[in-house]
Amino acid sequence: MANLLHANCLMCRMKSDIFTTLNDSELNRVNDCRVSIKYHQGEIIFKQGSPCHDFVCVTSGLVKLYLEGEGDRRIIIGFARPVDYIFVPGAFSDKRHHFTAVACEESTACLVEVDIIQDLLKTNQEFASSFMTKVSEQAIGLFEQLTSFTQKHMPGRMAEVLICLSQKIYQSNPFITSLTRQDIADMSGMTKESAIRIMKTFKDEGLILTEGNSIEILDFSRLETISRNG
Amino acid sequence: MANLLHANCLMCRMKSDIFTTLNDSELNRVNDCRVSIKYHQGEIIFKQGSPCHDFVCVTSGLVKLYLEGEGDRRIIIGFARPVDYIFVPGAFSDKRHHFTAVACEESTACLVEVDIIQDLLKTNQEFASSFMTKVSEQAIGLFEQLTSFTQKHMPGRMAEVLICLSQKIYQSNPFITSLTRQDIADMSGMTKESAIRIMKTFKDEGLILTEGNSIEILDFSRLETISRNG
DNA sequence: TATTCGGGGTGATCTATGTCATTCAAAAAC
DNA sequence: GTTTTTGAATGACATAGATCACCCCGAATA
Repeated sequence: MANLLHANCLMCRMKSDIFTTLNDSELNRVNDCRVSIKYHQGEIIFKQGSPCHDFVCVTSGLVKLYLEGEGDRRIIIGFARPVDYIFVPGAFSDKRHHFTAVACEESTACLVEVDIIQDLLKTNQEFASSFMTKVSEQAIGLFEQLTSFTQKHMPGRMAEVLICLSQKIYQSNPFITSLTRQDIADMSGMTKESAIRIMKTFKDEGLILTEGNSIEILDFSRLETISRNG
Repeated sequence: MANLLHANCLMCRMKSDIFTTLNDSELNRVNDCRVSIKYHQGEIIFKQGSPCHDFVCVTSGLVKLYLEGEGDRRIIIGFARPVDYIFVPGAFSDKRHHFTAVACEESTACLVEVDIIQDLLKTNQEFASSFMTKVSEQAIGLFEQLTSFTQKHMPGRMAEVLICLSQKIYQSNPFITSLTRQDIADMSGMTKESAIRIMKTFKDEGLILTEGNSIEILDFSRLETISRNG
């Protein structure tokens, strides 16, 4: 299943932003231990609790990142799209993954040994600096998710998720999604049944239009109001 | 109100772990722009949304860090105790504070310009590395809080908070706390009334003993079971 | 001394949301 | 071409937990 995407990192036009801070010799070091892997829909890239050996950079498709709680309940904390690398906090503390990454659709990713990346962080300040920014933004995102989940009601959370899908993840409206209703529920901290119900009320009120995997936002500003007022 | 604690950073036996990675000249640079401030109970050290100019290191007392949502609701995401520095993710992205820091009791803190710290991160790899570890651990803590808040019921969350207070924050049992019931509620994602109610049931069941600001855990293992089973 | 005020504590409601059970359609498997 | 599986959709019901309204008490304040 392993499948080379590009001859090497130097030529790669798919490389993540932070790699632009690396010089040729540094890129070659990365390239030497890089493998490109193709994942089918639903396949696990790494699993919460397992040791983290590799740094993952998504080059095609869509990958969901989620926390696994007791009894099958999941919380989606984010997605990785081309070209995002996945920041794994465990790499800097207990060498374990603290969330699971799964391909939502046919996806490819480059894997690089974490040791190499950590070496580069030590020698290349610019690289380290853009890394810190990424990490910080992830933390800020978690703050917002925590506030939203504990303080907003279901319609507010759902409105937020729909806006996020259209603006950030798919960057189009309408958008065709490979996410299930369960995934949307996991993004908004509710059960699948509740997610479907809220989406139906939104549909009945003319806020959105859904047809299978296609979702269109009809009244953006009203949806934003709902998202703000919880 | 400003009040010098120590002549300078070199002599300071109160300095945070990460500063042990700095040499004398680096410590002097930190010292040159360092101010030590004394805060009274309830005083704000920095406020969510405000620009972040300073790196804060708590040298005495207890500081709570919380997210402010709509309508007065708060979520305590952590505490800073001697000698902790407060990681401010905004320093690496939008230069804004994303949570508020308030002294729970009489506290002192050293403030250092963020620019100095960011310079040091660029020049001292060891310093940067221990910084990354700290950031990562904060992210992992947020994952746990998010899972707990969305998946556990009130008794589970309260049990968790009580154990955390005794083991991590005060490291004693019984412990005398300067936190109000509202603070405990903000830590466990519930209203003050609910927090009081749950604590009463714990008291009635012989799990804990409370008297004013003193809390004692009587049955640790049963509390842990409750915390694990939600 | 009288009074205000902040925090702790309690009970009576109300409701947002989870749970469970069931149907339906489409896709996949045999 | 049946049969099985999977996800979407919907209704009935139960309940965890918020909200509101109130009391009590000690400390600060007038």
